[in-house]
Amino acid sequence: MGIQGLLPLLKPIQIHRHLSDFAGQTLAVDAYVWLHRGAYACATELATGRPTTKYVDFCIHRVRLLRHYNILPFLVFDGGPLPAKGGTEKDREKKRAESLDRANSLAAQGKHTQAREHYVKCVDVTPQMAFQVIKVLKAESVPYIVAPYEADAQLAYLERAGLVDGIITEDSDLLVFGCKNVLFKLDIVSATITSISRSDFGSPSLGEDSLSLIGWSDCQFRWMAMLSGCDYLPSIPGIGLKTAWTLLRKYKTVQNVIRAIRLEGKKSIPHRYLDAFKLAEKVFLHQRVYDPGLERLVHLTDCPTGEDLDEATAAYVGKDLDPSLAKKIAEGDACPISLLPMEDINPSFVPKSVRSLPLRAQDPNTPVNGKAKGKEKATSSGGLLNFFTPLPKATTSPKRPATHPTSVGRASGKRTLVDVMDEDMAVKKKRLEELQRKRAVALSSSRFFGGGNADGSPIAGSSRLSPVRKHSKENTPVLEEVEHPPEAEDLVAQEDGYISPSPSLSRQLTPDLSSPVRPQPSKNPIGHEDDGDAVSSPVLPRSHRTTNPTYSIQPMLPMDVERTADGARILVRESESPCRTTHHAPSTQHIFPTDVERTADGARILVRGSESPSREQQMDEEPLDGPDLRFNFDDEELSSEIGGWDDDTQKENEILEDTPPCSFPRDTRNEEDEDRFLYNEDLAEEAMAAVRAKVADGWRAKFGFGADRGAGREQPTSMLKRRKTASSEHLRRSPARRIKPRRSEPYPATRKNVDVFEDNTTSLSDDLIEELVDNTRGRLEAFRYNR
DNA sequence: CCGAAGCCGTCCG
DNA sequence: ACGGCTTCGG
Ligand SMILES: [Mn+2]
Repeated sequence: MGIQGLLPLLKPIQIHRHLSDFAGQTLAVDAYVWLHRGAYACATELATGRPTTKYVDFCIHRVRLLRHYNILPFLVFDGGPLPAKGGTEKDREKKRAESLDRANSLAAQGKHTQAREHYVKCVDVTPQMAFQVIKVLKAESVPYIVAPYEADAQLAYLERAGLVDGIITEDSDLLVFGCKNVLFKLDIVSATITSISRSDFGSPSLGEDSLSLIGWSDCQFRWMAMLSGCDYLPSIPGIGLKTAWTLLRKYKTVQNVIRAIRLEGKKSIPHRYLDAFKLAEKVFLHQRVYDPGLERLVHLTDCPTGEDLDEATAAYVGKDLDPSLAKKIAEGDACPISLLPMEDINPSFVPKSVRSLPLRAQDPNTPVNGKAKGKEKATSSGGLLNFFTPLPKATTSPKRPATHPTSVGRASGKRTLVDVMDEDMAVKKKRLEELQRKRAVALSSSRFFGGGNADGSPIAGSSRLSPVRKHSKENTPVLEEVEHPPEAEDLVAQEDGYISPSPSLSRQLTPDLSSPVRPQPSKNPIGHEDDGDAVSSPVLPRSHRTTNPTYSIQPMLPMDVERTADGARILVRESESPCRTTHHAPSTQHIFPTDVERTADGARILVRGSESPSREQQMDEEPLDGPDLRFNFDDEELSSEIGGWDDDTQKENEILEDTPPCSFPRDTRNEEDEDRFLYNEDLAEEAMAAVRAKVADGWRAKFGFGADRGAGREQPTSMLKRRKTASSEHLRRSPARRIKPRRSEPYPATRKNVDVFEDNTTSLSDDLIEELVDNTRGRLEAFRYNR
């Protein structure tokens, strides 16, 4: 469920994009929605226990559509129940049973249509159903993970770890979990999706004075969302997003907001709300997730003081599981609910890949028929690496003829992306290997491998072991009360804290970082993190970058390993922002403005790096990624207010103190610096002004106030001329066709257009998809703009 | 203006 | 189940 009203609120920064814009990327998929909708298609069968694989087809279909666009899907399934979620399970079970009875009796009377209405109400997506899909994913070498608990946290973790470039979901919670690139509303007919990027949160289009998130840290954003009501918390009647925004802006901390509401006396706040809030926040921050490299569970964000969670809290964010069990669950071999071996509810369904995946299919070195895959699996030690292995391709030849399999390419011209994809996969594979290596080290406690770049570090597994994290103020979770909050800067803001995902993971590609993480200490007094990137990182699809030859290797190179005093932890961080790595030389530590601009679409100009006179330079150059929105344009009012975000919190609790909320591989040293900075009250005003100006320019460029946006990609809806933009986009893609959107015109899924699995399940053929794509491309116009 | 409650469609052919 | 959309009440 997510946060009520959050998506509508963020409409101004939604960007409608065509799937081809994501070519070359790996996108994590919140598979729950697909399973649920797929189950809708066969509710009767499921409810009555008749075997069916329609829901599998539904999912696979989408998997193939993504693959058609050279997107590698990485499916993530929900796992076990989290105590944090209301224990409404029983109620639900009851309702389902009632619906079933009703449905059955209607069916007995021959009223099948009516019966279906009720069958639909008892559909429940189970891990065993997910397993049916997993069987196909394995056969087609599509990566997946069954989350130990909520898919949300697992998805966030994968993105932070740099294993995926974005997340496809319908759940607005992902934004609260701190994800950077979230994609909603996949429309398979028009092959489009709605993108919301954390980096756009600083856009002025959200409301110049009304709901602006400029300067808001992830932490503040999370508080706003939580105050308005979330799954893990009883809500305060009468407080929605807008009110939460207003109150938070005024009172800065959750406890102050609560106090104010109480004083006002109009609304009733649940008892112990603040405690509940703190606990709920921990679920967003520290929920347990599976680390595919370490092959065990870790917290989404390390807990501040190492293992500070008391038993109750630990259970609240998901109990730890034995690594061997965790691995079985993650790979689908054990049921995340019963913890017993996975039961195959439909053993006769044995998917075989009729044809190999597009990406690998034509590779000369790869056998075209799925057989090879089976082998691969058998031999490999299991695990996700298999999925990233595909490229037997000869070295990295950049220009591989795109021989794509079947139809994929014909006419479309996109094939050259195959190379990219391969490279991208190679990068991810490397990343995973790196993780696994670390794991090996950790396990053996050996000290490492050293060499190469990755350098070895003694890894030890997790950073979580390290006792102290510095900094962090950021995310600090919630707050204890402090009487007089210091106004000045906020530490908090800084970041949001996330710490590096797992200690061991490096997130390389993740772009972002917005803010918080930038390697450099940002100096923003205001501190916020996230936004910082807003402008700067306009999310470029990796694909666009891929063509750059340097790309493949780069990502892995620049990593700084840091060791804590106890030597146990390593933080790996990249020197540059992942996003643009491609453009820079690997070793480059500083990013300059010039780079930014060369995105494939040329349209965007990112201001990143612009040298802002001030701050950055002063600091020593740490290059900022982009215009740092933290200083935004704006409103002093806002700035000042926000600037004061709770510092209080931190000081009180040690735990809080260490919580580092930063998401990226953060360098501890930098963190310290950052802190110092934050404390430093003097920000050069001028510097701020200069930065603001830059940011403004950046936005102008990005949203095209007046400028020519060139190839214009879709613009955030609220920006002017959205409609026009859409039109031009449409024209650009398919000048000749202008098809009115007609939802009711499904593509012809005739038998002959469908692939038939050996077990008779079907799937759309690539040819059909191709056709479908061509026929629907013109429908971009159909996007429903909010109007 | 804001939030809450209620209704609708979801898939498929 | 869940978001989107509409309507209703403060
Ligand atoms: Mn959720």
